[in-house]
Amino acid sequence: MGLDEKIVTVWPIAGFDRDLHYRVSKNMATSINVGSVARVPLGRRFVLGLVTEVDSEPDIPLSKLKLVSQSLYDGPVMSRSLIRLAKWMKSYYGAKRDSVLECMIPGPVRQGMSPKHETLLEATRKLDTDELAFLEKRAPKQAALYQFVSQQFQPQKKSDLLSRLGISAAAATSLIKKGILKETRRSIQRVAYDDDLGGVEFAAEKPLQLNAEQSAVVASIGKSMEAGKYASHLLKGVTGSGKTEVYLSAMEKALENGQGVLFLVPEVALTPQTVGRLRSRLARIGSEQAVVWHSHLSDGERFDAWMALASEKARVVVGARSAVFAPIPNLGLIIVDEEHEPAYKQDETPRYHGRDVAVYRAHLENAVCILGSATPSLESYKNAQSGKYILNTLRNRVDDRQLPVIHVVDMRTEIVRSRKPTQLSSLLVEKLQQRFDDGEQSILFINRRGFSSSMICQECGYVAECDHCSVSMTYHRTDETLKCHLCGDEQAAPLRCPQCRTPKIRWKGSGTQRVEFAVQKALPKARISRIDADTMSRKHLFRERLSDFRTGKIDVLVGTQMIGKGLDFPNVTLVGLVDADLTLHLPDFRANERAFQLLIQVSGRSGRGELAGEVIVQTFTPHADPIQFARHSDVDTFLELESESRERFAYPPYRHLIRQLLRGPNSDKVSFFAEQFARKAEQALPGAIELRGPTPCAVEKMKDNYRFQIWYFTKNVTRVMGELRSIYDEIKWPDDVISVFDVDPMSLM
DNA sequence: AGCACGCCGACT
DNA sequence: GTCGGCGTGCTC
Repeated sequence: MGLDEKIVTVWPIAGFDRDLHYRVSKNMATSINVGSVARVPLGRRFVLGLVTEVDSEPDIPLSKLKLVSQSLYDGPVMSRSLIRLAKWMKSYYGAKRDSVLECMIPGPVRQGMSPKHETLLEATRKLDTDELAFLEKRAPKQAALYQFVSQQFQPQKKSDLLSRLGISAAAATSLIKKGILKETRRSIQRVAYDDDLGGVEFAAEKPLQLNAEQSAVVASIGKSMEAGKYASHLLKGVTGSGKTEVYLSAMEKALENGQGVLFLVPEVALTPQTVGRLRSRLARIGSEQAVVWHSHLSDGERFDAWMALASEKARVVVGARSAVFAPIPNLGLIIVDEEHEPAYKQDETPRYHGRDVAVYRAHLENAVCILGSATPSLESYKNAQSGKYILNTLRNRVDDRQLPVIHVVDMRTEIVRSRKPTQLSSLLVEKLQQRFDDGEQSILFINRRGFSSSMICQECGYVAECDHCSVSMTYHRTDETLKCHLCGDEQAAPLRCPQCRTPKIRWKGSGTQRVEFAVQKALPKARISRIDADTMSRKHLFRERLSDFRTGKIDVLVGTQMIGKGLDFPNVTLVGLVDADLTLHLPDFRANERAFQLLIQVSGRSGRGELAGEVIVQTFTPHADPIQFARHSDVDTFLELESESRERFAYPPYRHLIRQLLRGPNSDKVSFFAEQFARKAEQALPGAIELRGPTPCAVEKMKDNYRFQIWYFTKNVTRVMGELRSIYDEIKWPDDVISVFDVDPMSLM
């Protein structure tokens, strides 16, 4: 081999965390570059890997290096900065290399566009008792595996089974050889749902004239873009203030500069809508291809979209969380719409936050990032205050739509007056009636179903009432208690009706069902429809209902928050929060904000622009801070209040939870090392971490292993993870104790 | 993740 | 003795 020979570093996609080095033959030298996907020999098989470096210095003798056997695809699949992003993800979120690659590169690309397969296991025949006993004696692991598989109704994923039962692949293999289990390969083909609601797209967007406020914001963002350096802008603008126009202007600018654009939205449901809105505008600039990216794409679509970007045929991506990793050439602008949405956080490892990754990616690419929201997350708000982000504010609504009138109804007096448990206040009923008479529509929001209800016996009608107040008590399912909202009295919930002894006292129906029933009773002629997790299980039904509502076939829509996801209902002039306490008592005010946004958005489109819509907030605690917020719908006040109370409790708006999981066969040994580690960490990082555990009760037995968890909370992951790793290296770990880190970004809790 | 190697207990 | 289960270690 000549000295000029190319040596590359490869990340194998094969389940272990190590750099491997390979030689590249002369005739392949041009096709193997940083970001290429290569097939390489590994042991006695071949695997695919990502080329992360060229001309690298291997740490083993050159003579041991093997040759790269094939280069897949014509060009690189990932850019240099995406690879840097991958390395950052790995260390920042403490994830394994494979899982980083898995979430960054779509399956079909990672696996060389062979259709995606998964291996399933199922039992082919039932073993009789003799055979089973024999197996249990001879091969307990196989017996356990068989037992589990035979109890399943459907074939199960092999890798899941083995890892969950803690059994090695050898057991499965021999059961297959014996003909007891069968292995099937199935290609996973996800169906992209065709969106017939796409017709709701806005008509061709004309280039609007920006108002003074918008122009100022556009200028501010434009200045950052011209600088050609990284900058993040927090765009805080009430709903209807024209954030989208600002985004579009910035996008046009980036495209004119020949740069690519990444547009993130929190929900899959929003992508078709957004794309529709963008397409017509983008058409003006040129034949820019906007690519849609979300988890409902089929493998083929996904592959095509990825390759179109990687080969620079497309430069704009609109998509959900995972679109942050799109291989956009020359990325100049990243927009994160509805920046505060929790949907940006992934709840599997790597538990990354799409918004954070977007900001970091912008930093790596020297791009500008815009975080937009009517109700920014506290952490972004703080970053804007401290100067880390540039704050741009849109205070005025584009048109002169009125803000809705917000009524707060005290349900305590309501109940005292009516002397029985009530779902709907008289004000709400009155307003509903009025809307129905005028041919307008109403929405009633219920908080998560089944959480709260009165205890009513379905047989004899007995209602659990408070001994002191003669008001019905509220059933709290979480701790199985009855609570009085008036005096705060609390008692254990009865299992049987105290009057007739039937167990049917437990309320079976969900909160939404009960409200639907109540509305039907109050407005017998109204057409009412319900949307909640039950109806949601059938996707088409859900879409149908929304579509019916939009076209006016339904008068009152009762549902959980899933109704409010950025959809437009032109004829809605009343929104009721039936039991606001459930969410308003949480520190997250956004659940209700969604209801307000929906109404604000909708009130001006009702054709009676002079009349603002109305919001009715029913509550048992009208004095609570969040209710006050609801009354004023004032985001700034709320953010200030929230900031203050967090400071009072020394509770940062944003921090990371680092989970350290220790595993080993010996309980004492595991807890000894856990404690040793935790002590050292606490000493090395005084004040930088908040340590939870180790406590003796934290040890749990899992199969033949003992597990021990240590939690560290920190504001500064990068530093803390670095320190923890060096502490990790200092400790002489016994072979049988394994320690794993997992980083979880946490915002509002 | 796979795959080989090697130890060890069980049984023709 | 030999066979199969199951733990261990390695892969440029």
